[in-house]
Amino acid sequence: MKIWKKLKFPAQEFNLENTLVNGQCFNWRKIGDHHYEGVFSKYYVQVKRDNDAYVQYSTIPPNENPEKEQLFEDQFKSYLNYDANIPELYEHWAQKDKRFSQIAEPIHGVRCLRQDPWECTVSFICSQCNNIKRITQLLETLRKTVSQIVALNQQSQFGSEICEIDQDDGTRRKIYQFPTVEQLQTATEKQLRELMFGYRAKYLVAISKQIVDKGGQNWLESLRGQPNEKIREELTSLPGIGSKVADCIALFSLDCANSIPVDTHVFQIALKLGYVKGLKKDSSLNNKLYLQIVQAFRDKFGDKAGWAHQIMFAGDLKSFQEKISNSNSANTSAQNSKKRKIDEIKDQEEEKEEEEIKVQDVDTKRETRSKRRKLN
DNA sequence: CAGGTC
DNA sequence: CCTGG
Repeated sequence: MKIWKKLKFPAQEFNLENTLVNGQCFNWRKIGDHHYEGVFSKYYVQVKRDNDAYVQYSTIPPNENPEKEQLFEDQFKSYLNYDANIPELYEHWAQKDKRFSQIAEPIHGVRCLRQDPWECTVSFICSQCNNIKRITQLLETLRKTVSQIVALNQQSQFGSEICEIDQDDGTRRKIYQFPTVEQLQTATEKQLRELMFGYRAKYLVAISKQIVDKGGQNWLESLRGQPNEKIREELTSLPGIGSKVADCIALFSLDCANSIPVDTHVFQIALKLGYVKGLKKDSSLNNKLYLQIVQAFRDKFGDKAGWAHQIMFAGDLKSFQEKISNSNSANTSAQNSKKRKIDEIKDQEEEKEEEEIKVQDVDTKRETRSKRRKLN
């Protein structure tokens, strides 16, 4: 029998879908309408919303006394950056950039999470050339297997198993905590490769060792509050972490609300919105350009530019997914699904001429290369 | 060729 | 470079 706890949280402040599965974390899965499950800290958690004013959550194991319950609630609130006033920030950003409001309007309540830095690090190393579904699957397998390895090494039956839950098909599924730095270190590259981590396996093994040597979890957490540049330097010195992954870790787990992870996707958004100009046709995302885009977002949105950026990212992702699920006919879906929210905004607007030319230029190249929808 | 790194 | 769509 589940015990549901209420947490005051207006829908405009926190949208489950837009926050939990928008690509900033990979530990939540949708299990129903407005209903998600995930592994958080030492708990298996379900969160749902059936009311505009609050969300409800339930944990396994349950918290057996009010003190523990309060502790969990505080921890969960911290994870959700509970004190941040998201609607107010939306309004602020909308004023900074008129296109922001158009892009963000359909996706209210996106919150940037304050994740565990270690889990975040592993997650984004796995994210390289990968998609949300597979990353989520990979991390689930990681929790399970490392737990089993740990159990074997300790000659114990359990490892870091949390519980076992019933599934729809009648079978039971075990849930495991995310491995600690020390625990992951006990896995070999070979073992991880067998789990289909591919070339990311060697990064994980190497980075576990290096972080343990630096002081493990405590060292990672000690980065919080340090200057953005310092954090970036420390992280990129580790194997498997470049600019993009470092900025993800900084933004999603180390309190750097103005870090901007620029992946190829954000790169495209920046081109569309004219944040970078004067590029050659075949410009790739090199380091200089990366920094240029980061600066453009910061100039535009200010000290929490990273949060604003994540909303744009989520919005684009969402329309992308909707386009796919809405298209029944296979022959048109491949073309239409690629036409994202940002494109629509562009279509509606009268762009400045100089901007139009550049954007169009990039478009032409891209469309031709990947055989997309016809140009208007 | 992909939500990147060496 | 791993693996998958």
